[in-house]
Amino acid sequence: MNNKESENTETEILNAAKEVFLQKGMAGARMQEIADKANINKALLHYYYRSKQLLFEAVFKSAFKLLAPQLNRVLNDDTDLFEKIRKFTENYVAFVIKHPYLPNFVIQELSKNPDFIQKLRAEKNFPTIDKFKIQVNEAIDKGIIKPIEAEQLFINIISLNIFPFIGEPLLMALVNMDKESYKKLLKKRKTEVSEFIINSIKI
Amino acid sequence: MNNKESENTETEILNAAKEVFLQKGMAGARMQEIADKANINKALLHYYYRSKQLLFEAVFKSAFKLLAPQLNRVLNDDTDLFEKIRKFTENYVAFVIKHPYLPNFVIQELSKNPDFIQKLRAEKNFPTIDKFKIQVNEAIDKGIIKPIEAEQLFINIISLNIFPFIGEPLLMALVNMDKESYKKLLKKRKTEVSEFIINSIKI
DNA sequence: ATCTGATTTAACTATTTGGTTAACAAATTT
DNA sequence: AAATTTGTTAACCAAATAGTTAAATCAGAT
Repeated sequence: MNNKESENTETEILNAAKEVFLQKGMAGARMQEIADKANINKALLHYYYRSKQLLFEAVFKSAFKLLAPQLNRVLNDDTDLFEKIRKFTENYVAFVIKHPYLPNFVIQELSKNPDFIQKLRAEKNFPTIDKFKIQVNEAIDKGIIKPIEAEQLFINIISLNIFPFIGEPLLMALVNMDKESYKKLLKKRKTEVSEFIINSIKI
Repeated sequence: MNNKESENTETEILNAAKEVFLQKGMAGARMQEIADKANINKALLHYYYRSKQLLFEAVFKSAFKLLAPQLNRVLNDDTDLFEKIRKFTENYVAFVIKHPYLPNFVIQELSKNPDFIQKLRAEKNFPTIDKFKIQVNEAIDKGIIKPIEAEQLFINIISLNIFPFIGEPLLMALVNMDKESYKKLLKKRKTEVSEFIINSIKI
């Protein structure tokens, strides 16, 4: 058996599955569509991944593996707090342009199946807030930033960065912009968001 | 035919449909489950609402009608900018506690079917940003707040308020909190978020 | 060359699911 | 009260869909 080819089929399936699951979610995805996209027979899906559920879990874990380093960039990185916020914000836009459906997919499926987070927690590199917490408290002690709970600050950073993408269709309509203008607005946020945050916390 | 009873059945169906659609989305919802929850025969669903699609649209519009006033509270209200941000933030938490799945549902279904927003736009009371824009620009001219695009500020306000609920399962795991602590954290945000925003923009 | 195990396919199955039908019941009109 | 309209149900149908089976093919080992 050609190992390269079989590996190819397996990743071919995973890629096709990613495409379909990320766009349509677990409930909306169809095994036939995944098979078609991978140019294989539907039975092969079940040969490599026993069931829709297992294929979904493989996709989900793989998606989270891409997202985790992004989150770690703000949580577990040693650079200066302000610089970190700037870099994270700048990078996040580029990341979402590359994987437009990914954050929405992860959040959506988690909110339909909250227990699933436990399976992710077990994986290594699951982001934790401990380091960030220390850094924020140090900055407060040094008088660099105003007092704020690290958790609240973290949630603010994440919210300001992720939501404009997840809420795109709604926000686009509310601010009354077409796709192109909205994309421009998002790009501006690369710098605007970090300044907004830093303005708020710096002394 | 008893008009009260038939009205009851119709709203009974709509309520059951809301429950199911909001939790499981269009793709995940089952007509049978809705019928069971409404204590009626599945055929009655089709008697009142011809198809799943039409029932879904009724639910979606009804959901948006609840959300729109919340958004209008920050967009089309005459009170002072800072006061408005404070009131909106405070009210929004209460609103989401009452309708936990609603914002997520609206955003999720819109991102799976972006064209749907057009149907909402036609409805009266669809929120628009015009008034808010004028107010922000006036505040900038008067030297009350730093220069910022009204659209960016609006997106920031909405993001900081909505995302912590939508991303709850993920955020809860990242900040390493149990449900109870996270709920407390969310309640604190009633005041924290508005201060965070105002801190950032005030001169 | 042939055997062996992995890969792939076509055809099939069982179940789920949205939707329909036809008959019955209850209310309203005449 | 007879006729008509509206509301409700049980039984059914057809399409969609996840999953299975059994046979065929392919690559490497013997």
